[in-house]
Amino acid sequence: MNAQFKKGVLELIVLESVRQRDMYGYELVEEVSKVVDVNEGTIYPLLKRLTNERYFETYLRESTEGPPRKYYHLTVAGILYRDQLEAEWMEFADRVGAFLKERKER
Amino acid sequence: MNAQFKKGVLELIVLESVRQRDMYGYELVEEVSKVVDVNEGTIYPLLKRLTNERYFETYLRESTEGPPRKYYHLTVAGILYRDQLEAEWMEFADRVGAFLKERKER
DNA sequence: CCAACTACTTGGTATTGTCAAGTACTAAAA
DNA sequence: TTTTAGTACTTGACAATACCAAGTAGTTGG
Repeated sequence: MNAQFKKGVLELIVLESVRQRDMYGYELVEEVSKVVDVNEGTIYPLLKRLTNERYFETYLRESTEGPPRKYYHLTVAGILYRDQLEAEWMEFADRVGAFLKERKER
Repeated sequence: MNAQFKKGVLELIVLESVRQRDMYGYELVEEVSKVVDVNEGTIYPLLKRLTNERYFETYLRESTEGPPRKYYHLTVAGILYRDQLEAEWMEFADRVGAFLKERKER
């Protein structure tokens, strides 16, 4: 999979995933992987960055299957940012799609 | 416009633009700008890279409106690469679009 | 007790786009 | 004639983000 296409989009996929319910890192790696190929070394730093930017709040919860899990919860700022990012993505993808389609029709 | 979204996609837009007819750099900046915001400092290095990778061949032609223009012509390898890149983009954009749509329907 | 799975961290690297500045040529306006 | 605007390309320093590899550590089952 083209690594460059993912730039910025992984952020949106992560934000959108957490929107519906709080999730922990490892779980997110698997969730995001259903949509696009991704590995831990990408997701964890991304979560840290989004937390530093106050789009996520975190809390620890013990697990019966391994070490405690760090859960990510979307803040109000996070919700707004997600909405904005989604709108930007839609517009971008539409523009590129329209360009390619228009070219094809000739 | 989100700068990250463009990664990899500008390459496709440039290749697709030149597919139909040979174009020179300055012209490409304007052509690509119709689809997504972009500036010279992005396009010229990209053209150089794609030329180094043998996806473009170039030739100079004089202009009545300024200095000579360097025209870019798509090679056979360039055509194949463009096709591949387009297929990858379509697949990627579809996957992301489907993910967002599916989430929205809940 | 060791392998497998879960869970997270970190450091180095690669790719690609941005910004800013510079060079240089032509044509038209002042 | 000098200046300005438009055309055309180049370069170097920088920023953002994804990848890879390796490491730490807890839990469970053979």
